[in-house]
Amino acid sequence: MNYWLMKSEPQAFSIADLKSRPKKTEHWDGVRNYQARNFMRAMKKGDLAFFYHSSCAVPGVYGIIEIARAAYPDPTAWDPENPHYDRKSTPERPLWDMVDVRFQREFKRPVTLTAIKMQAALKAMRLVQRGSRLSVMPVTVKEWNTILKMEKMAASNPEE
DNA sequence: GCCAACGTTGGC
DNA sequence: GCCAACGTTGGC
Repeated sequence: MNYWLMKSEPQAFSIADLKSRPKKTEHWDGVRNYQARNFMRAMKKGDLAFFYHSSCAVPGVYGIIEIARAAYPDPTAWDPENPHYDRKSTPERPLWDMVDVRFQREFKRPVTLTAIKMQAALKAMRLVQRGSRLSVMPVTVKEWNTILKMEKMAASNPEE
């Protein structure tokens, strides 16, 4: 099993949105970056991913989702009405893929980007590398467990 | 709203 | 194939 991190702008699609979907499942469409697409192609059903909220007041990891279906063609790429339309992709020759993700759980408190940056054990995490803008990226087992520990600490910390 | 970093496009 | 221009991402 592999671990991942997937970014979304919460105003467009948040973890609460995913939770409220039928079967708590949704397509992760709209990825238009080759590296991110290739990571999605490496995903297997049952893999877990952090749901990361970006471009918002408090960027960070807000919960955990599960890969419910491995990569398959993203039809929004050949819909001219879609903001992520790409004329290079056709139903005959799909260029972009998506996966299906299922809500697993939401953190009581997010593990914020600020906290991640302060955590020495996460110095090498792809997310915090200079200029890293990938919306889909792998997470090592160590990084995964470190963030889960941080989540527990944040949840038991009565700061407010 | 600003800006740095990055990916893509297109002229040559 | 180079590279400048442009668009996008995403933190601040």
